[in-house]
Amino acid sequence: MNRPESPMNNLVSYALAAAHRRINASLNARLRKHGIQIEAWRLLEALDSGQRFTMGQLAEIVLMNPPTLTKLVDRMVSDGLVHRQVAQNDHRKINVLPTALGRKRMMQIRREIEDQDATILEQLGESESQQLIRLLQGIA
Amino acid sequence: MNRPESPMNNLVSYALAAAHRRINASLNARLRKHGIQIEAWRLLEALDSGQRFTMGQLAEIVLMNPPTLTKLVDRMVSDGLVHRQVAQNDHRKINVLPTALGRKRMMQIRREIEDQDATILEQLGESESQQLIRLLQGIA
DNA sequence: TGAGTTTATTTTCCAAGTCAACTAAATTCT
DNA sequence: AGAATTTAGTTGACTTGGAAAATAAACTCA
Repeated sequence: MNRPESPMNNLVSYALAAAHRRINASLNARLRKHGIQIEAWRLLEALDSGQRFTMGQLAEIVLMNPPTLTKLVDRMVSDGLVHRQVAQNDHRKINVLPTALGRKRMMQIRREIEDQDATILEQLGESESQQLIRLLQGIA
Repeated sequence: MNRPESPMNNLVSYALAAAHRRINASLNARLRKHGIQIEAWRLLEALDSGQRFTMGQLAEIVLMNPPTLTKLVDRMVSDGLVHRQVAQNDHRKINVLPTALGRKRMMQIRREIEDQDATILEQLGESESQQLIRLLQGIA
């Protein structure tokens, strides 16, 4: 099973895409049994702080474009995980709030994510993982 | 313009997704004017070595699932960038070969990609970029 | 040999993403 | 004030992506 050698292995952008693809695939596999998307989990996780977020802020946090987020929230509303609320001070803004079910679901899934991350952590080692995060944040 | 703080910033998976999103967006913007997808460029770049690759190998290299690659190659065939050829020894396998136009297009785009990568390189520094690539390859 | 299995790629059908246009509220400017 | 502009979010038409099933060639082995 020798992986085909490619001439792009020394591009940061390619290494990043490859790593992202791999961990996303395994994350997706884990979340499939919960019937939820990674982005939906990120959204619930963000809301868990109790802070109020607008659609725009959430789009940044969950790493989606606004139109895509609108559709995700639509789905989550019909699944009973969150609901929308027009912001009191600025009626253009919409706050998204978690339901009890949404919070419950988030707690279940959080374990899965932490497991996944623990796997990377032990594969890479504690300090190298920290290093990696630091470098990645230097890009983003 | 203070970015909203999220509770996921210490997850490798999140840092990776965020960094990937950012560099992909800027890469896409650059490639838009060439009217081509990142994956299409990767495919052309891989073929440039002169090596013969099957659909399966290419799927791995360009980081796509096989059904998605099939569709990409369909599009690239109708754009006159590549063509398919049944492998002589194993008739299940399909080799993808670049056309003259495909090679020409690849050369034009390569500059764009190298520019992009140079930007990251100077933002992060030479040795840290190397470090980053090494860590990312440790995951993928 | 030939039935059964594995491997490579494609097809189908559906879910999710994108771009550009749109609505509506807030802000700016004269 | 009120016309013009900016900002927030959504909609709609279209493209791309994904999982599972289908096709078809090669391999296995009794």
